[in-house]
Amino acid sequence: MDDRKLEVLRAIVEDYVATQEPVGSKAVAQRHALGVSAATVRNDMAFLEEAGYIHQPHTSAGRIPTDKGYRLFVDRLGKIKPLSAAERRAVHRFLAEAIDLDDVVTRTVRLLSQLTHQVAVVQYPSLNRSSVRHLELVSLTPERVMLVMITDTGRVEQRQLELPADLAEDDVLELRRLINEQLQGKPLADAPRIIADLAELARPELRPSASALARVLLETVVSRTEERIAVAGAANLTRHTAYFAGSLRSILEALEEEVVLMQLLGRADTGPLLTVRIGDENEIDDFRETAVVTAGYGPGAVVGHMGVLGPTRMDYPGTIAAVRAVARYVSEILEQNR
Amino acid sequence: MDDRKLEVLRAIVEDYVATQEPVGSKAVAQRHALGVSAATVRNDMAFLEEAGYIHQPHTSAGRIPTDKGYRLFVDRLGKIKPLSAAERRAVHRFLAEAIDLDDVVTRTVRLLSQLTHQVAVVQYPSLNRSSVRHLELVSLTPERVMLVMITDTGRVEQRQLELPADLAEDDVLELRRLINEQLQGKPLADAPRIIADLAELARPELRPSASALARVLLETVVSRTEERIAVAGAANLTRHTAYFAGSLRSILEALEEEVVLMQLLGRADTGPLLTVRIGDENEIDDFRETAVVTAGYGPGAVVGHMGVLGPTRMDYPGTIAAVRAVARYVSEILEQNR
DNA sequence: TTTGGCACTCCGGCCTACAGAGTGCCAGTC
DNA sequence: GACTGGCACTCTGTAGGCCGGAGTGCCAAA
Repeated sequence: MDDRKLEVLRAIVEDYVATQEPVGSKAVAQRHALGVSAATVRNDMAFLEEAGYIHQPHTSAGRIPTDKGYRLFVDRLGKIKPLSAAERRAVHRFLAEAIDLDDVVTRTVRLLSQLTHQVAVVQYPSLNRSSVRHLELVSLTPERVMLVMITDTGRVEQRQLELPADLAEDDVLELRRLINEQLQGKPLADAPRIIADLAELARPELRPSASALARVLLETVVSRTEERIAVAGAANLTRHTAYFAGSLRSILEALEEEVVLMQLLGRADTGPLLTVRIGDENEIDDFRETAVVTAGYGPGAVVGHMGVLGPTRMDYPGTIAAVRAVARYVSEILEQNR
Repeated sequence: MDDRKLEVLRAIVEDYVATQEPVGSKAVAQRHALGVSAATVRNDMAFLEEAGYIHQPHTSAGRIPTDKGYRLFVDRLGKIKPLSAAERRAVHRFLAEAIDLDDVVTRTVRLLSQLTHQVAVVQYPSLNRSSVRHLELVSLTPERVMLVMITDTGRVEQRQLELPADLAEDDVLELRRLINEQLQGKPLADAPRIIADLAELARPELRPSASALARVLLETVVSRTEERIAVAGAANLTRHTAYFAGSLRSILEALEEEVVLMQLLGRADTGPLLTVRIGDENEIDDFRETAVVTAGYGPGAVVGHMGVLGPTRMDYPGTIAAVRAVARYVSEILEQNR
């Protein structure tokens, strides 16, 4: 496949993304200075179609890139389109104003959707990949305590529990010391193992309370593993009404289902690298016409993923640049707050 | 206006809601046993149209209720349609399984959208109307602490702050005691006043730290007053595509804006009563074709609102019953956890 | 290998015709 | 006086038919 054919493909992708209409040979020959006539472009198009990169909705229409065509474009043709200095400053400032983790996530997801004009999705730092910074026990009444867990990413989980026996203030402090000694700094992935042995380490009188505590702790760590996800910019779906018309409903539904979103965001532990999944590559029926751009983020290690989804005919260079930039800034911020 | 005319209006509303198509005199005469002919119904319709309760999209079409027509229907004609025993049991069970406040809200909003097949909106218990159950200080490092505030509705807010001076463990405990003494049990509405005087009550050495703490506390109480709101069932908007076609976009946008949602949910402190706002009554342009059914909820006093929104042509009796039932159950649950 | 030319195909917009639904009104009936 | 059957009228939505335009594929020539 020679260079000019690639140029023709790029021209088709760019024009199609810009106009949303099939692009013909004449348009390509004119607007992109390829130095050849429309007839030549037609020959190249015939080749590209034969090879599966573009396709013709009907006999007398222009061409549209296929998933395979977009894939080639993303892999080999997309010139990176970095954010403008102003945009970068705005991102930085907006994120720096966040007052806690929730706020970071909320701001991130809004930012992404505004920068890209697409639907943005951000996974809260996963408990699985975080570790315990601190555990706190607060007695509310003699037989009732609140357990607060803070992770190194700033995520806070709290649960209340009834204790089997009334506890004195000192007992609470002792339990607090115990669980912190055992769990502080440990990755949550290791927590279940540690928690299992927790009760035995307590004084005999405290054992019943300690195991009640252990049970709740385990629930918090395990059953709460369901990931939290923030979504913004759903309204942007209506921009591309022509393409989503049929699936708008099911996409909106999917956006409220954590399972589906997690699958989109990064089932495989892809690391901090940026991933683009186009159309059928998403293996989910309702997303056959959808492209997803995701990146991992986190302080050092990846603790979660964020991304953007939109029609396959999206501005890949711009979207990729935005997702990458935001993921980096968020990682930096988490690093600072560590 | 005689009874039969009201019956005709009811028939029009019910049929229109069911079929989404303008309803003609013949259909009314046949399906609803009014004991009169279509011609008579036509006369009544002419009257109802004259009076502004129904309207005709074009000369040779059936009639459609106006906002005023729906209003009359809701106020005087809607027979209450209570949830089935099975539904009530399901609601109860589903909500009873909630493990904390966040979970209650999440489950509530899902429940509402599923019961009504509309978009559901639930406001988290408002900080303004809650009171302080407990304040906790957790030292993370010598110069850094985490402040956790728990309200009587179970809402938990947490913030981290840097202290102007290193604090010993005892100092932290003293500050903790101080803020709890002052604030425990107090309504958050009174908090700013109390917080203002907080620093002066501390030992002189602790004053700088106490005022740093007071500042953050104030921020948490005041600036965090922005309400949190959960939304579910946006996909249901696409059911009514015909009517929302134009405004779908702006409604989706509105659903991500707290300000607009709060306005819809209950600007006036309507108390626990159920409110229905139809079309123009919402005073927001994009909601000209939208009806909103809301109710307050809370343990005893109202701490927040929940509701459902959909096209004005919605099943009012069913929706009203669902919103009322769910609001009651949620209030009960908050009461129990108090 | 590229190009200009040409015949061909197909879509989309536009118009017309027509069936169907619903009305308003009127004259007649109870 | 209220109700009813009948009828003429109006308007929509759809189906069919008819271009114009855009774009192609192919061929012969440069």
